[in-house]
Amino acid sequence: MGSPICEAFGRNLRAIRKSKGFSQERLAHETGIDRSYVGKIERGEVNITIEKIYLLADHLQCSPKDLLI
Amino acid sequence: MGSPICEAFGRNLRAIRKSKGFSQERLAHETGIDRSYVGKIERGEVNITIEKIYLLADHLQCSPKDLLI
DNA sequence: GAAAAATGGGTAGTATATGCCGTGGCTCGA
DNA sequence: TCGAGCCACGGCATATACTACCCATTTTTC
Repeated sequence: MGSPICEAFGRNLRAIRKSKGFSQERLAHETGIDRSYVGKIERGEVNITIEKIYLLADHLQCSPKDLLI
Repeated sequence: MGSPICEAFGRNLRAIRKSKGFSQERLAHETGIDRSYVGKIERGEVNITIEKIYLLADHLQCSPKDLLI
């Protein structure tokens, strides 16, 4: 389910991921999330759960708060 | 699906809700979330989605970041 | 300008988030 | 005692988050 909130989260995630020099594939592999699902998250196509937010933040070495708006 | 993350979120939500003088039922009614589901969130029994986080924060007049750890 | 890397985007199945109904246990004031 | 407000907790139905694949397209690199 897409929404402006999910899209904003996705843009944020993508920006932080790139700033850390990660590819979607590497982030996916390290978090154990499927690569195409990471893509869907970044495009704001899915309504991610809080545990995924923490999981992504953890591997991006940032605070979960940084991924929110 | 419970987890330490969900439990921490729930404790945080409950503290903020109470500090604003809201009952679970009132928060549930205003957000459109089911009252029993609000209880489950606060008890950390469910893995909430990002849209619900924003919805709750919105009606509690706080930042979504405030609900995270 | 071709190979490789990165991403977009689809699909089928499974797990689970969410909604809706209820029961019961408190506390407090009428 | 009785009702009202507040909450814990459970069962079930449905919507949807998530997984695990797949192939096509873009972007990067040489």
